[in-house]
Amino acid sequence: MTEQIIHRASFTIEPVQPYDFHLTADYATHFNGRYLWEFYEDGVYRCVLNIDGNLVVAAMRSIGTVEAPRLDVEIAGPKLGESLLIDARRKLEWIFQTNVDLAPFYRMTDADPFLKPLAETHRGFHVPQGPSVFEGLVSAILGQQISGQVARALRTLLMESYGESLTVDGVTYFTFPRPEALVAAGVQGLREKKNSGRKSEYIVGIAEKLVSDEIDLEGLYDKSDDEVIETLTALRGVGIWSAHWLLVRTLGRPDGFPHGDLALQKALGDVANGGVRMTGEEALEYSLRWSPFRTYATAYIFGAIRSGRQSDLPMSTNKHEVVNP
DNA sequence: GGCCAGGTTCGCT
DNA sequence: AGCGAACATGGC
Repeated sequence: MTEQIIHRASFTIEPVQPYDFHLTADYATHFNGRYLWEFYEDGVYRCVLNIDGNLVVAAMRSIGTVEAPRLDVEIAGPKLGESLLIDARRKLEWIFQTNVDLAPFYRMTDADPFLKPLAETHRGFHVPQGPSVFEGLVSAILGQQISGQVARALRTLLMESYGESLTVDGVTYFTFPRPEALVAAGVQGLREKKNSGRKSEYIVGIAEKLVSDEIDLEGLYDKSDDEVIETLTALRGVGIWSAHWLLVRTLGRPDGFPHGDLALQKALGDVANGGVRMTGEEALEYSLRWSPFRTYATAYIFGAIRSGRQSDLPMSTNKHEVVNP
């Protein structure tokens, strides 16, 4: 591979306060699950962005506080222009949800004895988003039924095999494959990358519909939650769990709640049901008290579990080991 | 080695 | 409508 000349530029993002960059970046990368495209190290979050086919690497760090947040961003890539920088900024603001005002959520948690301590210890934590609907959808399909570790291995293989790459400062980043690349790979190609025949069909099928403009996934950003769910679940391979997953981690919706999610059922069981896993219906009924902020409520709970702060959860018995949150 | 893991579809009653 | 099987892989 030939070395490219890398240009650099920088700018500042001023999030709506309160904003906790560390908690948010940590949540995005907690399982290092997308290390080929992003990672968080020594307080610096780095990722590759595909801006209309131009690859750039962004490095972000906090230069402010939770109450007066400022983020320093450095962009590096072979081709930098003003409009590219504007798009990169917009993308990062979306991924990090820096324009989201959590005040309405905190008004709700103030009146909720269960969430109040969590909201205080995680003040400023936002729910990070994935870079594109296609990435989110394929990742959701990859994650169906199998453990997070296996899903990650499969996604890594997919990105290494069919993504585009950019090397900056000795680190090679891979983007998520474009639909065209997965169509070219075909069902057989994806099977060779350790995916089941069924999932390979789902993924290639969706990629084909995108390439032929039969569906417009990016248009989902402007649709209502219900329309999103209806549109997505009409696709073969996409059920209600995957659709909710996209609402939560790609479309930035405040009230997504994948009640069929096994880990979520376990987490709610641990913190609110004496350690006994809730059924999907139980979880859904229980979640209604948090509407219309169920995305945030569950992310705060997962965040507390992941960062080993179950003690923030008033109803936790601490007797039960939290299973792989 | 067997069972399970942050589901979905398909083919049966 | 509702139920069960099949699905591919990695970790324990």
